[in-house]
Amino acid sequence: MHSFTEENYLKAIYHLLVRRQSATTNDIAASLGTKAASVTDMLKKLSDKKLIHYARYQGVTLTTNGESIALGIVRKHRLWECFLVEKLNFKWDEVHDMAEELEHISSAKLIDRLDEFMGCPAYDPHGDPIPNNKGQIINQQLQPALQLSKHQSGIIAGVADHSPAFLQYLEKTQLIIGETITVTDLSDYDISVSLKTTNKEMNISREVAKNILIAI
Amino acid sequence: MHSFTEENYLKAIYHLLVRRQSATTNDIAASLGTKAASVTDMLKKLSDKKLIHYARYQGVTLTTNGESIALGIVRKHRLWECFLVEKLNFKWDEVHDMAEELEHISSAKLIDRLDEFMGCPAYDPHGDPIPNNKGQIINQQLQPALQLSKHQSGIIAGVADHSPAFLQYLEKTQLIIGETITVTDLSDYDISVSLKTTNKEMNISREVAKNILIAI
DNA sequence: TATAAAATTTAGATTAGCCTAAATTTTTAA
DNA sequence: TTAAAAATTTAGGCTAATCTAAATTTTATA
Repeated sequence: MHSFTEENYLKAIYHLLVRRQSATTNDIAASLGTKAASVTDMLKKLSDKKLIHYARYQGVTLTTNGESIALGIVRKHRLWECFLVEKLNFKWDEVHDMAEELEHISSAKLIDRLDEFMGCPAYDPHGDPIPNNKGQIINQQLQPALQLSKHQSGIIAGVADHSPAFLQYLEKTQLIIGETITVTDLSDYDISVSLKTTNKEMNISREVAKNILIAI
Repeated sequence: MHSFTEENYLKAIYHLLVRRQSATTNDIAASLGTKAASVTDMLKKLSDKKLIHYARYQGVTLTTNGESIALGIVRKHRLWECFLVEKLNFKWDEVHDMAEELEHISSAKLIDRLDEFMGCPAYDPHGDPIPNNKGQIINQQLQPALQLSKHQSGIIAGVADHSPAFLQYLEKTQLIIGETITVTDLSDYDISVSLKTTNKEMNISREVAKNILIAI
Protein backbone atom coordinates (compact mmCIF):
# COMPACT_ATOMS: atom_id res chain seq x y z
CA MET A 1 0.00 0.00 0.00
CA HIS A 2 1.19 3.53 0.80
CA SER A 3 3.54 4.51 3.58
CA PHE A 4 2.27 6.35 6.64
CA THR A 5 4.22 9.34 5.40
CA GLU A 6 2.51 9.37 2.02
CA GLU A 7 -0.86 9.02 3.73
CA ASN A 8 -0.06 11.94 6.00
CA TYR A 9 0.92 14.12 3.07
CA LEU A 10 -2.29 13.29 1.20
CA LYS A 11 -4.38 14.00 4.29
CA ALA A 12 -2.61 17.31 4.93
CA ILE A 13 -3.14 18.34 1.30
CA TYR A 14 -6.79 17.33 1.51
CA HIS A 15 -7.39 19.42 4.63
CA LEU A 16 -5.61 22.45 3.16
CA LEU A 17 -7.70 22.23 -0.01
CA VAL A 18 -10.92 21.96 2.01
CA ARG A 19 -10.07 24.75 4.43
CA ARG A 20 -8.20 27.21 2.18
CA GLN A 21 -8.88 26.10 -1.40
CA SER A 22 -5.14 25.76 -2.02
CA ALA A 23 -2.18 23.71 -0.85
CA THR A 24 1.27 25.25 -1.21
CA THR A 25 4.65 23.76 -0.38
CA ASN A 26 5.07 25.98 2.67
CA ASP A 27 1.56 25.30 3.96
CA ILE A 28 2.11 21.57 3.69
CA ALA A 29 5.47 21.85 5.44
CA ALA A 30 3.87 23.88 8.23
CA SER A 31 1.00 21.48 8.72
CA LEU A 32 3.28 18.44 8.83
CA GLY A 33 6.06 20.05 10.84
CA THR A 34 8.67 19.40 8.15
CA LYS A 35 10.78 21.62 5.90
CA ALA A 36 9.75 22.90 2.48
CA ALA A 37 12.61 21.00 0.84
CA SER A 38 11.29 17.72 2.23
CA VAL A 39 7.84 18.56 0.92
CA THR A 40 9.16 19.20 -2.57
CA ASP A 41 10.79 15.76 -2.57
CA MET A 42 7.55 14.10 -1.53
CA LEU A 43 5.45 16.08 -4.00
CA LYS A 44 7.57 14.68 -6.80
CA LYS A 45 7.01 11.18 -5.54
CA LEU A 46 3.25 11.61 -5.10
CA SER A 47 3.09 13.17 -8.53
CA ASP A 48 4.97 10.21 -10.06
CA LYS A 49 2.41 7.95 -8.40
CA LYS A 50 -0.41 10.04 -9.90
CA LEU A 51 -1.85 10.90 -6.51
CA ILE A 52 -1.50 14.66 -6.94
CA HIS A 53 -1.43 17.19 -9.77
CA TYR A 54 1.84 19.02 -9.38
CA ALA A 55 3.68 21.62 -11.44
CA ARG A 56 6.84 23.17 -10.03
CA TYR A 57 6.22 26.39 -8.08
CA GLN A 58 2.46 26.09 -8.64
CA GLY A 59 1.10 24.25 -5.59
CA VAL A 60 -0.84 21.01 -5.77
CA THR A 61 -4.28 19.46 -6.00
CA LEU A 62 -5.33 15.87 -5.47
CA THR A 63 -6.10 13.48 -8.30
CA THR A 64 -9.28 11.40 -7.98
CA ASN A 65 -7.13 8.58 -6.71
CA GLY A 66 -5.26 10.78 -4.23
CA GLU A 67 -8.47 12.26 -2.92
CA SER A 68 -10.02 8.89 -2.39
CA ILE A 69 -7.00 7.77 -0.35
CA ALA A 70 -7.19 10.98 1.69
CA LEU A 71 -10.91 10.47 2.30
CA GLY A 72 -10.18 6.93 3.44
CA ILE A 73 -7.73 8.23 6.03
CA VAL A 74 -10.19 10.90 7.17
CA ARG A 75 -12.90 8.25 7.45
CA LYS A 76 -10.71 6.06 9.61
CA HIS A 77 -9.55 8.95 11.77
CA ARG A 78 -13.09 10.10 12.51
CA LEU A 79 -14.57 6.64 13.07
CA TRP A 80 -11.81 5.79 15.53
CA GLU A 81 -12.50 9.08 17.33
CA CYS A 82 -16.14 8.03 17.68
CA PHE A 83 -15.04 4.72 19.11
CA LEU A 84 -12.64 6.29 21.58
CA VAL A 85 -15.24 8.76 22.84
CA GLU A 86 -18.36 6.62 22.83
CA LYS A 87 -16.99 3.20 23.76
CA LEU A 88 -13.80 3.93 25.66
CA ASN A 89 -15.11 7.09 27.36
CA PHE A 90 -12.36 9.44 26.30
CA LYS A 91 -13.08 13.17 26.25
CA TRP A 92 -13.31 14.91 22.87
CA ASP A 93 -10.08 16.77 23.58
CA GLU A 94 -8.09 13.58 24.25
CA VAL A 95 -8.63 11.55 21.10
CA HIS A 96 -6.75 13.31 18.34
CA ASP A 97 -3.28 11.84 18.81
CA MET A 98 -4.60 8.30 19.22
CA ALA A 99 -6.76 8.63 16.09
CA GLU A 100 -3.69 9.99 14.29
CA GLU A 101 -2.09 6.57 14.77
CA LEU A 102 -5.23 4.46 14.33
CA GLU A 103 -6.05 6.10 10.98
CA HIS A 104 -3.15 4.19 9.41
CA ILE A 105 -4.45 0.73 10.28
CA SER A 106 -4.90 -0.66 6.82
CA SER A 107 -7.79 -3.15 6.81
CA ALA A 108 -10.85 -1.83 4.98
CA LYS A 109 -12.89 -4.69 6.40
CA LEU A 110 -11.92 -3.65 9.91
CA ILE A 111 -13.00 -0.07 9.39
CA ASP A 112 -16.30 -1.12 7.83
CA ARG A 113 -16.99 -3.40 10.79
CA LEU A 114 -16.10 -0.58 13.16
CA ASP A 115 -18.47 1.70 11.25
CA GLU A 116 -21.24 -0.83 11.69
CA PHE A 117 -20.36 -1.38 15.37
CA MET A 118 -20.67 2.37 15.95
CA GLY A 119 -24.01 2.51 14.11
CA CYS A 120 -22.67 4.24 11.01
CA PRO A 121 -22.33 7.70 12.57
CA ALA A 122 -22.54 10.67 10.21
CA TYR A 123 -20.36 12.94 12.36
CA ASP A 124 -17.40 12.51 14.69
CA PRO A 125 -17.29 13.91 18.25
CA HIS A 126 -16.15 17.32 16.96
CA GLY A 127 -19.00 17.55 14.49
CA ASP A 128 -16.87 16.75 11.44
CA PRO A 129 -18.62 14.61 8.82
CA ILE A 130 -17.47 11.01 8.30
CA PRO A 131 -16.97 9.89 4.69
CA ASN A 132 -18.78 6.65 3.87
CA ASN A 133 -16.97 3.62 2.51
CA LYS A 134 -17.34 4.95 -1.03
CA GLY A 135 -15.58 8.16 -0.07
CA GLN A 136 -18.74 10.25 -0.10
CA ILE A 137 -18.81 13.00 2.50
CA ILE A 138 -21.47 15.48 3.61
CA ASN A 139 -20.55 18.97 2.52
CA GLN A 140 -21.17 20.95 5.68
CA GLN A 141 -22.51 24.47 5.44
CA LEU A 142 -21.46 25.96 8.74
CA GLN A 143 -20.78 29.50 9.82
CA PRO A 144 -18.78 30.93 12.72
CA ALA A 145 -20.98 31.91 15.67
CA LEU A 146 -19.42 35.35 15.32
CA GLN A 147 -21.46 35.87 12.17
CA LEU A 148 -24.78 35.49 13.97
CA SER A 149 -26.56 38.79 14.35
CA LYS A 150 -28.06 40.06 17.58
CA HIS A 151 -31.02 37.93 18.79
CA GLN A 152 -30.27 35.26 16.22
CA SER A 153 -30.15 31.61 17.34
CA GLY A 154 -28.23 28.62 16.04
CA ILE A 155 -27.16 25.13 16.94
CA ILE A 156 -23.50 24.40 17.59
CA ALA A 157 -22.47 21.86 14.95
CA GLY A 158 -18.69 22.00 14.79
CA VAL A 159 -15.43 23.70 15.73
CA ALA A 160 -12.86 25.51 13.63
CA ASP A 161 -10.14 24.95 16.23
CA HIS A 162 -9.49 21.36 17.33
CA SER A 163 -6.85 22.16 19.94
CA PRO A 164 -7.31 20.45 23.32
CA ALA A 165 -7.22 23.85 25.04
CA PHE A 166 -10.15 25.16 23.00
CA LEU A 167 -12.11 21.92 23.29
CA GLN A 168 -11.61 21.89 27.07
CA TYR A 169 -12.82 25.48 27.27
CA LEU A 170 -15.98 24.60 25.34
CA GLU A 171 -16.56 21.53 27.50
CA LYS A 172 -16.18 23.59 30.66
CA THR A 173 -18.60 26.25 29.46
CA GLN A 174 -21.01 23.66 28.06
CA LEU A 175 -20.76 25.08 24.55
CA ILE A 176 -20.94 21.63 23.04
CA ILE A 177 -22.18 20.08 19.80
CA GLY A 178 -25.98 20.17 19.63
CA GLU A 179 -26.39 23.05 22.06
CA THR A 180 -28.62 25.91 20.88
CA ILE A 181 -27.20 29.37 21.45
CA THR A 182 -28.78 32.77 21.05
CA VAL A 183 -26.73 35.92 20.66
CA THR A 184 -27.92 38.56 23.09
CA ASP A 185 -25.36 41.23 22.39
CA LEU A 186 -22.66 41.89 19.84
CA SER A 187 -21.20 45.31 19.50
CA ASP A 188 -18.42 46.69 17.38
CA TYR A 189 -16.39 48.23 20.15
CA ASP A 190 -16.85 45.41 22.67
CA ILE A 191 -14.36 42.55 22.42
CA SER A 192 -16.87 39.96 23.60
CA VAL A 193 -20.06 38.30 22.38
CA SER A 194 -22.95 37.80 24.80
CA LEU A 195 -25.11 34.76 24.36
CA LYS A 196 -27.47 32.45 26.14
CA THR A 197 -27.83 28.70 26.03
CA THR A 198 -30.61 26.49 27.42
CA ASN A 199 -29.30 26.88 30.94
CA LYS A 200 -27.35 30.07 31.23
CA GLU A 201 -26.03 33.31 29.84
CA MET A 202 -22.39 34.03 29.22
CA ASN A 203 -19.82 36.12 27.45
CA ILE A 204 -17.28 34.69 25.05
CA SER A 205 -14.48 36.39 23.17
CA ARG A 206 -14.74 37.09 19.46
CA GLU A 207 -11.87 34.64 18.94
CA VAL A 208 -13.95 31.91 20.57
CA ALA A 209 -17.06 32.92 18.63
CA LYS A 210 -15.05 32.67 15.44
CA ASN A 211 -14.13 29.07 16.20
CA ILE A 212 -17.58 27.83 17.18
CA LEU A 213 -19.41 26.68 14.05
CA ILE A 214 -23.16 26.95 13.67
CA ALA A 215 -25.44 24.90 11.43
CA ILE A 216 -27.07 27.05 8.80
CA MET B 1 9.40 5.64 21.94
CA HIS B 2 10.62 2.65 19.97
CA SER B 3 10.16 2.05 16.28
CA PHE B 4 7.75 -0.58 14.98
CA THR B 5 10.79 -2.50 13.81
CA GLU B 6 12.40 -2.54 17.23
CA GLU B 7 9.11 -3.62 18.77
CA ASN B 8 8.80 -6.45 16.27
CA TYR B 9 12.31 -7.68 17.02
CA LEU B 10 11.66 -7.65 20.77
CA LYS B 11 8.38 -9.49 20.30
CA ALA B 12 9.98 -12.10 18.03
CA ILE B 13 12.79 -12.64 20.54
CA TYR B 14 10.25 -12.93 23.35
CA HIS B 15 8.24 -15.59 21.49
CA LEU B 16 11.36 -17.56 20.59
CA LEU B 17 12.52 -17.53 24.21
CA VAL B 18 9.09 -18.67 25.42
CA ARG B 19 8.68 -21.38 22.80
CA ARG B 20 12.25 -22.67 22.42
CA GLN B 21 14.21 -21.28 25.38
CA SER B 22 16.64 -19.62 22.99
CA ALA B 23 16.75 -16.94 20.32
CA THR B 24 19.46 -17.15 17.69
CA THR B 25 20.22 -14.80 14.83
CA ASN B 26 18.89 -17.22 12.23
CA ASP B 27 15.72 -17.96 14.19
CA ILE B 28 15.00 -14.27 14.55
CA ALA B 29 15.64 -13.72 10.84
CA ALA B 30 13.31 -16.58 9.95
CA SER B 31 10.52 -15.40 12.22
CA LEU B 32 10.71 -11.83 10.91
CA GLY B 33 11.28 -12.74 7.27
CA THR B 34 14.57 -10.83 7.09
CA LYS B 35 18.19 -11.84 6.58
CA ALA B 36 20.65 -12.79 9.30
CA ALA B 37 22.85 -9.81 8.47
CA SER B 38 19.96 -7.43 9.11
CA VAL B 39 19.29 -9.13 12.41
CA THR B 40 22.89 -8.69 13.51
CA ASP B 41 22.62 -4.96 12.80
CA MET B 42 19.50 -4.67 14.89
CA LEU B 43 20.85 -6.79 17.73
CA LYS B 44 23.69 -4.30 18.09
CA LYS B 45 21.23 -1.47 18.28
CA LEU B 46 18.96 -3.20 20.80
CA SER B 47 22.00 -4.11 22.85
CA ASP B 48 23.22 -0.50 22.85
CA LYS B 49 19.77 0.48 24.11
CA LYS B 50 20.02 -2.14 26.87
CA LEU B 51 16.93 -4.00 25.68
CA ILE B 52 18.72 -7.31 25.08
CA HIS B 53 21.76 -9.15 26.41
CA TYR B 54 23.91 -9.84 23.38
CA ALA B 55 27.36 -11.32 22.90
CA ARG B 56 28.59 -11.96 19.36
CA TYR B 57 27.83 -15.47 18.09
CA GLN B 58 26.04 -16.34 21.34
CA GLY B 59 22.36 -15.58 20.74
CA VAL B 60 20.33 -13.17 22.84
CA THR B 61 18.08 -12.85 25.84
CA LEU B 62 15.88 -9.93 26.88
CA THR B 63 16.78 -7.50 29.63
CA THR B 64 14.08 -6.68 32.18
CA ASN B 65 13.38 -3.59 30.19
CA GLY B 66 13.27 -5.40 26.86
CA GLU B 67 10.98 -8.07 28.23
CA SER B 68 8.57 -5.52 29.61
CA ILE B 69 8.35 -3.83 26.23
CA ALA B 70 7.76 -7.21 24.56
CA LEU B 71 5.05 -8.07 27.06
CA GLY B 72 3.42 -4.70 26.37
CA ILE B 73 3.25 -5.54 22.66
CA VAL B 74 1.90 -9.02 23.37
CA ARG B 75 -0.71 -7.50 25.69
CA LYS B 76 -1.84 -5.09 23.00
CA HIS B 77 -1.89 -7.75 20.30
CA ARG B 78 -4.05 -10.10 22.34
CA LEU B 79 -6.44 -7.46 23.66
CA TRP B 80 -7.04 -6.15 20.15
CA GLU B 81 -7.70 -9.72 19.01
CA CYS B 82 -10.36 -10.01 21.72
CA PHE B 83 -11.92 -6.79 20.51
CA LEU B 84 -11.93 -7.87 16.88
CA VAL B 85 -13.54 -11.22 17.67
CA GLU B 86 -15.99 -10.25 20.38
CA LYS B 87 -17.05 -6.77 19.30
CA LEU B 88 -16.47 -6.70 15.56
CA ASN B 89 -17.44 -10.35 14.98
CA PHE B 90 -14.33 -11.45 13.18
CA LYS B 91 -13.46 -15.15 13.18
CA TRP B 92 -10.44 -16.30 15.19
CA ASP B 93 -8.54 -17.08 11.98
CA GLU B 94 -9.00 -13.55 10.58
CA VAL B 95 -7.58 -11.34 13.31
CA HIS B 96 -3.85 -11.92 13.33
CA ASP B 97 -2.75 -9.48 10.65
CA MET B 98 -4.96 -6.70 11.95
CA ALA B 99 -3.68 -7.21 15.50
CA GLU B 100 -0.16 -7.17 14.09
CA GLU B 101 -0.76 -3.54 13.12
CA LEU B 102 -2.87 -2.54 16.12
CA GLU B 103 -0.27 -3.79 18.61
CA HIS B 104 1.92 -0.82 17.71
CA ILE B 105 -0.61 1.83 18.70
CA SER B 106 1.31 3.54 21.45
CA SER B 107 -1.13 4.89 24.03
CA ALA B 108 -1.02 2.94 27.31
CA LYS B 109 -4.17 4.72 28.40
CA LEU B 110 -5.96 3.50 25.29
CA ILE B 111 -4.99 -0.11 25.88
CA ASP B 112 -5.99 0.03 29.53
CA ARG B 113 -9.39 1.44 28.55
CA LEU B 114 -9.76 -1.25 25.92
CA ASP B 115 -8.89 -3.86 28.57
CA GLU B 116 -11.62 -2.48 30.80
CA PHE B 117 -14.09 -2.28 27.89
CA MET B 118 -13.45 -5.97 27.15
CA GLY B 119 -13.89 -6.89 30.82
CA CYS B 120 -10.21 -7.56 31.49
CA PRO B 121 -10.06 -10.92 29.70
CA ALA B 122 -7.40 -13.38 30.87
CA TYR B 123 -7.07 -15.12 27.50
CA ASP B 124 -7.31 -14.11 23.85
CA PRO B 125 -9.50 -15.95 21.29
CA HIS B 126 -6.76 -18.53 20.68
CA GLY B 127 -6.39 -19.30 24.38
CA ASP B 128 -3.15 -17.35 24.81
CA PRO B 129 -2.85 -15.52 28.13
CA ILE B 130 -3.01 -11.71 28.17
CA PRO B 131 -0.35 -9.92 30.25
CA ASN B 132 -1.85 -7.39 32.68
CA ASN B 133 -0.79 -3.74 32.64
CA LYS B 134 2.13 -4.52 34.95
CA GLY B 135 3.46 -7.08 32.48
CA GLN B 136 2.41 -10.07 34.56
CA ILE B 137 1.31 -13.07 32.55
CA ILE B 138 -0.21 -16.43 33.44
CA ASN B 139 2.30 -19.21 32.90
CA GLN B 140 0.20 -21.76 31.05
CA GLN B 141 0.80 -25.47 31.67
CA LEU B 142 -0.63 -27.02 28.53
CA GLN B 143 0.12 -30.25 26.76
CA PRO B 144 -0.52 -31.39 23.19
CA ALA B 145 -3.67 -33.51 22.86
CA LEU B 146 -1.39 -36.14 21.35
CA GLN B 147 0.04 -36.79 24.79
CA LEU B 148 -3.32 -37.80 26.25
CA SER B 149 -3.49 -41.53 26.85
CA LYS B 150 -6.38 -43.72 25.73
CA HIS B 151 -9.65 -42.93 27.55
CA GLN B 152 -8.16 -39.75 29.04
CA SER B 153 -10.16 -36.50 28.82
CA GLY B 154 -9.08 -32.90 28.65
CA ILE B 155 -10.32 -29.42 27.84
CA ILE B 156 -9.00 -27.65 24.75
CA ALA B 157 -7.25 -24.52 26.04
CA GLY B 158 -4.97 -23.38 23.25
CA VAL B 159 -3.31 -24.03 19.91
CA ALA B 160 0.34 -24.53 18.99
CA ASP B 161 -0.29 -23.53 15.37
CA HIS B 162 -1.96 -20.16 14.76
CA SER B 163 -2.20 -20.45 10.98
CA PRO B 164 -5.59 -19.56 9.46
CA ALA B 165 -5.73 -22.98 7.78
CA PHE B 166 -5.38 -24.84 11.07
CA LEU B 167 -7.78 -22.52 12.90
CA GLN B 168 -10.37 -22.92 10.14
CA TYR B 169 -10.03 -26.69 10.37
CA LEU B 170 -10.62 -26.59 14.13
CA GLU B 171 -13.59 -24.28 13.69
CA LYS B 172 -15.10 -26.58 11.09
CA THR B 173 -14.67 -29.67 13.25
CA GLN B 174 -15.80 -27.83 16.37
CA LEU B 175 -12.54 -28.50 18.16
CA ILE B 176 -12.63 -25.11 19.82
CA ILE B 177 -11.37 -23.55 23.04
CA GLY B 178 -13.34 -24.86 26.02
CA GLU B 179 -14.46 -28.07 24.35
CA THR B 180 -13.87 -31.28 26.34
CA ILE B 181 -12.38 -34.13 24.35
CA THR B 182 -11.83 -37.75 25.26
CA VAL B 183 -9.34 -39.93 23.45
CA THR B 184 -11.00 -43.18 22.38
CA ASP B 185 -8.14 -44.68 20.46
CA LEU B 186 -4.48 -43.99 19.91
CA SER B 187 -2.24 -46.64 18.50
CA ASP B 188 1.40 -46.67 17.56
CA TYR B 189 0.98 -47.87 14.00
CA ASP B 190 -2.13 -45.84 13.19
CA ILE B 191 -1.51 -42.31 11.89
CA SER B 192 -4.69 -40.90 13.44
CA VAL B 193 -6.12 -40.22 16.89
CA SER B 194 -9.75 -41.09 17.65
CA LEU B 195 -11.62 -38.89 20.05
CA LYS B 196 -15.08 -37.82 21.09
CA THR B 197 -16.42 -34.43 22.04
CA THR B 198 -19.76 -33.55 23.61
CA ASN B 199 -21.58 -34.04 20.33
CA LYS B 200 -19.66 -36.42 18.15
CA GLU B 201 -16.79 -38.76 17.50
CA MET B 202 -14.04 -38.14 15.02
CA ASN B 203 -10.55 -38.95 13.86
CA ILE B 204 -7.78 -36.39 13.68
CA SER B 205 -4.22 -36.73 12.46
CA ARG B 206 -1.33 -36.85 14.89
CA GLU B 207 -0.14 -33.55 13.44
CA VAL B 208 -3.44 -31.95 14.41
CA ALA B 209 -3.37 -33.62 17.84
CA LYS B 210 0.10 -32.21 18.39
CA ASN B 211 -1.16 -28.67 17.77
CA ILE B 212 -4.24 -28.83 19.98
CA LEU B 213 -3.27 -27.84 23.51
CA ILE B 214 -4.99 -29.30 26.55
CA ALA B 215 -5.25 -27.77 30.03
CA ILE B 216 -3.45 -29.89 32.58
C1' DT C 1 8.85 47.70 -14.36
C1' DA C 2 12.86 46.70 -11.98
C1' DT C 3 14.27 44.87 -7.78
C1' DA C 4 13.78 43.12 -3.17
C1' DA C 5 11.37 39.68 -0.59
C1' DA C 6 9.15 35.42 -0.32
C1' DA C 7 8.42 30.93 -1.93
C1' DT C 8 10.12 26.98 -3.93
C1' DT C 9 13.39 23.82 -5.74
C1' DT C 10 17.99 21.67 -6.18
C1' DA C 11 22.25 19.83 -4.35
C1' DG C 12 24.44 17.22 -1.22
C1' DA C 13 24.27 14.78 3.37
C1' DT C 14 22.31 11.91 7.14
C1' DT C 15 19.79 8.02 9.45
C1' DA C 16 17.12 3.63 9.90
C1' DG C 17 16.48 -0.58 8.14
C1' DC C 18 17.38 -3.62 4.74
C1' DC C 19 20.26 -6.27 1.27
C1' DT C 20 24.37 -9.35 -0.94
C1' DA C 21 28.83 -11.10 -0.74
C1' DA C 22 32.79 -12.08 1.81
C1' DA C 23 35.04 -13.05 6.13
C1' DT C 24 34.98 -15.06 10.61
C1' DT C 25 33.59 -18.07 14.35
C1' DT C 26 31.33 -22.05 16.11
C1' DT C 27 29.62 -26.62 15.63
C1' DT C 28 29.55 -31.12 13.71
C1' DA C 29 31.31 -35.26 12.34
C1' DA C 30 34.74 -38.10 10.13
C1' DT D 1 41.26 -33.33 16.58
C1' DT D 2 40.82 -31.43 12.46
C1' DA D 3 38.29 -30.37 8.27
C1' DA D 4 33.84 -29.34 6.45
C1' DA D 5 29.44 -27.33 7.29
C1' DA D 6 26.60 -24.14 9.53
C1' DA D 7 25.93 -19.94 11.82
C1' DT D 8 27.10 -15.37 12.41
C1' DT D 9 29.23 -11.07 11.58
C1' DT D 10 31.46 -7.49 8.72
C1' DA D 11 31.88 -4.65 4.65
C1' DG D 12 29.88 -2.04 1.42
C1' DG D 13 25.53 -0.48 -0.77
C1' DC D 14 20.57 0.75 -1.43
C1' DT D 15 16.07 3.36 -0.48
C1' DA D 16 12.80 6.38 1.99
C1' DA D 17 12.40 10.32 4.38
C1' DT D 18 14.53 13.85 6.36
C1' DC D 19 17.76 18.02 6.79
C1' DT D 20 20.73 22.57 5.64
C1' DA D 21 22.49 25.66 2.40
C1' DA D 22 22.48 27.46 -2.06
C1' DA D 23 20.13 28.43 -6.33
C1' DT D 24 16.05 29.59 -8.82
C1' DT D 25 11.41 31.30 -9.65
C1' DT D 26 7.47 33.95 -8.41
C1' DT D 27 5.30 37.80 -6.17
C1' DA D 28 5.04 42.18 -4.27
C1' DT D 29 6.30 46.87 -4.11
C1' DA D 30 8.84 51.09 -4.63
